[in-house]
Amino acid sequence: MTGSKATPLRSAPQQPCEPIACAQCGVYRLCLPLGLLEVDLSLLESVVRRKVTYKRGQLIFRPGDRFDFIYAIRSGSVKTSVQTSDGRLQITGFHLAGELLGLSALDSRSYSCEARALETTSACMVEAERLEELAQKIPSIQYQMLRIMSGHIRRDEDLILLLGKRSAEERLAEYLLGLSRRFASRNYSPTQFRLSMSRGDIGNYLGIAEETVSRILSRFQNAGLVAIDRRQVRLIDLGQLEAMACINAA
Amino acid sequence: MTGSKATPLRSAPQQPCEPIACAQCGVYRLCLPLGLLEVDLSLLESVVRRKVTYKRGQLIFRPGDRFDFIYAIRSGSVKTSVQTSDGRLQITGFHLAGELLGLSALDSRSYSCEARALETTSACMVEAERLEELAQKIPSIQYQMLRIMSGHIRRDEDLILLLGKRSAEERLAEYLLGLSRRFASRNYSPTQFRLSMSRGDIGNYLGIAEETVSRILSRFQNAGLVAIDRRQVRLIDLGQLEAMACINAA
DNA sequence: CGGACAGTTGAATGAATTCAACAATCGTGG
DNA sequence: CCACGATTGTTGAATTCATTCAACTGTCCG
Repeated sequence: MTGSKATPLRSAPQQPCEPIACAQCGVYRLCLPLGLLEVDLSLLESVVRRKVTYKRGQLIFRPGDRFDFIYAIRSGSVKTSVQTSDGRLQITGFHLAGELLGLSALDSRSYSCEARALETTSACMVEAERLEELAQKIPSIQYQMLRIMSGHIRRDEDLILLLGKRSAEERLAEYLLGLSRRFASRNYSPTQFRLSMSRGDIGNYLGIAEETVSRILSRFQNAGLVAIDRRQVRLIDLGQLEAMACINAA
Repeated sequence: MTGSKATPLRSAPQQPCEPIACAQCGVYRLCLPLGLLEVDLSLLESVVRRKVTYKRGQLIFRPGDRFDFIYAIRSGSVKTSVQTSDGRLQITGFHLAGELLGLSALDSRSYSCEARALETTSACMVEAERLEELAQKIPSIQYQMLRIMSGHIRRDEDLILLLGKRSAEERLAEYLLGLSRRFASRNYSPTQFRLSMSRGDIGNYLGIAEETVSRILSRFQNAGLVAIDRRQVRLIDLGQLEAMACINAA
C-alpha cells in the first residue's frame, strides 16, 4: 500500500458525536442534535429493538416486506436499490455509518426498495411503531425525522440531476467528490479512501456501464487527477475534478 | 352532481375530500386525513398565510431563497427543477392540485429547487415556522408530513429508476401511465387528458431530447396506442402501454 | 493450486442526440 | 378579425457517446 505519512487522517472507527446514551447504537443524527438529554433514556431503549450484523451481500430488507423497522447503520456500508418488473435494478444510494434506512416505507407501510450490505455491516433496528409513539411524546424527534427526510429528498434530487443531465465523465467526477465530502464530514480523509462497492455497483448507481466506469477511471488516472489501486482511491487534483463535475449551484 | 352515468369522470374542479374548513385553501392531504376536526380551526387559519396566483411561466421560488413557506397547490400545475452550475436544468417533478411544494427545504432552511407555474396556478402559502409550531401541538399533523415526505422519496426513487435504467420508449410509456394514474386518483378521466407541460419539459423530465419525445409519441400514435392532438391525449391501448413501461415491481 | 470473480481494454454497434429545416399554432396588437 | 412574429412541435440526416460483446489479466479465497 501507500507508504505516505503526510495524511494523518483516516483514523480508527470514528466518533461523530459525543458518545452519549444512544451513541452506543449508532443513531447519532437521530438523537444527538436534539434536546434529548433531558429525556428519560429508558424511552429510547424501548425503541431500539436490537443490534444485527450482516455479511457482504446479505439482504437487509426487500420491496414489499412489511415495514417494521428503521435501520440505523452503526458500521459498514449498505446499498439500496429499486427494480423494474423485468429485473433491471437501479441502485439509489450507498449508505455509510450513521445513516438511516427504510424511510421511504413510512407512507405505504412496506419497503419500496431493497437494502443489501456491501461489506460486513452492523445496524440497529429501530421499531417503527414505537418510534412513532415516542416521537409523539417528544416533538423534537419527529422534527428531526422530518429534517432527515428532507435531506434525503435533496440527495435524491441531486441524483436525478446527475442521471438526467450529466455525461459519464461528469458523473464519475461528481461521484468521487461526493464520497470525498462524506468522508470528510466523518473526519476521514477526503482525498484517500477505499471504495466498498464494485465497479459494477458504481456504474449501476450512476446509470452507466461497468466498462465505462473502468475506462473513465483509467482516463482520470492517466490525466493525473486520481491514483487508483484496485479499490483504494487517492484524489490528486480536486480542483480539476470539481471543474469536471460542475458542482451544482447553491 | 355529474349528470352523466357511463363515465362520470372529468367533472368540474374536483372535490377530493369533504370541504371542511381548510378545504377552501386546498391543503387537502395535509388536513383531511387527520383527526383534525377536533382542532380549533383558528389554529389552522393562523398558519395559512395567504392565497397567491401565478401566471404561466412565473417563478414561485428558486434555489437559495429563504425557506419561509410550504406551498399547497389549489389549482393549476407546477414544475420543480434543479440545475447544474453551468445552467443545464433537470425537472424533478410536475405537481398538480392538492400537492405540496418546498418540502426539501426543511433541512437546510432554503429551497434547493426552483418551482415555476406551468399554467395559471393558484396556491396557498403555508407559513413554515407556524406550521412547525402547530405540528408540535398536533402530532398527527407532523406524522402526516412525514408520510407525505416518505411518498415524495418513493416517487423520486421511481424517477431515479426511470432515468437510470429505461429506454426512451419505456420512459414515455411510463410517463403517460403515471399521469393517467394521477388523474384517475383525482376522479378525472385516466384515458383522456390535457398535458399542461410542453414536449420540451417532458423530455427534460424524462432525460431525453425534445425531438425524441416527438418521435416516440408519433410512433405510439402510428402503433395505435394513443391518439394525440397537440396537447390533448387519449390513451387507447393501456395494456400495451403497460407492457412497454414495464411497471416496476411491488 | 485452481476456479470464480472483479476489473481492464479493444472493436463493433446502436440508440439517442444534435443540427437543421420546416409546419402548425398561439397570442398580441393593429 | 386578421396578420405577423414568436413559440411549440415535427421530421430528416449525420454524428456521437456510451454500450455490448469479447478476450484477457489479476486477485482473492477455499
